[in-house]
Amino acid sequence: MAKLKKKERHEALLELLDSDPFLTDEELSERFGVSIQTVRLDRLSLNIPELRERVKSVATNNYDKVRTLGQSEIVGELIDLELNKRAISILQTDETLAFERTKVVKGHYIFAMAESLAMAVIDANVAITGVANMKYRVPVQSGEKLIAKAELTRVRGSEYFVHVRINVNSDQVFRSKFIMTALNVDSQ
Amino acid sequence: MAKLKKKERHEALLELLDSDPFLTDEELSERFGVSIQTVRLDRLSLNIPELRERVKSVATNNYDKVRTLGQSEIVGELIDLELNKRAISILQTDETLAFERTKVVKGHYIFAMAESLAMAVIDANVAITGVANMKYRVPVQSGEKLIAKAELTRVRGSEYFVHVRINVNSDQVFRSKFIMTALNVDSQ
DNA sequence: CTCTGTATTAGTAGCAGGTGCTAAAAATTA
DNA sequence: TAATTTTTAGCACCTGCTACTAATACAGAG
Repeated sequence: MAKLKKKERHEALLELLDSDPFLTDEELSERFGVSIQTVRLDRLSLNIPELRERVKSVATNNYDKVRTLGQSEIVGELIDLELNKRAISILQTDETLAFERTKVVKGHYIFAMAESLAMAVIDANVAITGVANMKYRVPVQSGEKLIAKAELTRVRGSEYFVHVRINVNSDQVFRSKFIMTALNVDSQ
Repeated sequence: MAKLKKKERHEALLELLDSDPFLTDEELSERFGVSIQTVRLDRLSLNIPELRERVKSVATNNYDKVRTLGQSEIVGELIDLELNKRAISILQTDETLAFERTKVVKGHYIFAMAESLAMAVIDANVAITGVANMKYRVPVQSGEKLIAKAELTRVRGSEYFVHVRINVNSDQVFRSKFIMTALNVDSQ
């Protein structure tokens, strides 16, 4: 690989660190065939923080994100709950939840919001989803605030029928019907 | 706060770092009213790595996770694709995808796998989900390997009908029907 | 070809947040 | 009181830097 000019190197540097923020100055200097000092000057002029700061920022950014869609049991913010009757949650969408090109929020985030709210409304230790039917009426754009309302409509034995509707402002963008099955606490 | 015994401090330390892994030894020593050395001995005996390693692990863990369920367009690994005909993907589940108590894999991961495969099979620049019907037949346990097969069954104008079935070994655990709508490239 | 300015490299001191070690002091228990 | 455990102290060293100074390479203008 021929040696890059400064400007090209700067662009390549930005790209490289975007795809892998965990590279030290030393590794970068080897990749570009320049000295460590050059890498540091480059970072300085491009306002790229040092490795540890980069790692930290990846960690803290995702820490928040994972708390909403990985570890927490509810996607969105639960703002009202009457067990075995109804529940309401809110989810502020942003570009991290959407497709890059279209800015349309990915369907599984909306599904996750609806499903987790359906679970929350059920007064049982553990519930699993049995059947779900849903219709996406309008694509949700990144930035729109989703309001989900769940309603328990029927109980048949250990089966719970829940309707979830999701609105943006007063427009319904999604509606769904779940049949959840309550499990015993120590199910295998 | 009365001074804690060693054992209590160990438990408190684990808890504290679990809720906030970004604390330095110095901050920890202040919180517990002991010396830095004590904190280090504690970490040593509890096999807790240093701050930087903790931050790094939070960063890399979430980096991967976000790549599977945030940024990438496909949940699971696409192993076969015949556009407008069929597609197959595989997803190795683990405890990060499951409820803590029951080890049952959360429904929206399965949904995400199915939906993204349904999208992949369609030969269009952009597709959005219109209607989805699904049935979870058997709860998926953490650790099981999911195999999803999508099949395009019908096209009506810009609407695509896709069936997705997900198996563990040869047992069907989930099946679904999607109606996706293809959009123009530069849809608003 | 020399001059000039930009780009690059070299080297030094210092910092944060540690590891790994030894040794002494304090607290606890027998 | 003696023995043992727990805690504290101090030192040398490490990585991946920052901030700074100084020297060198190179490319284009005149």
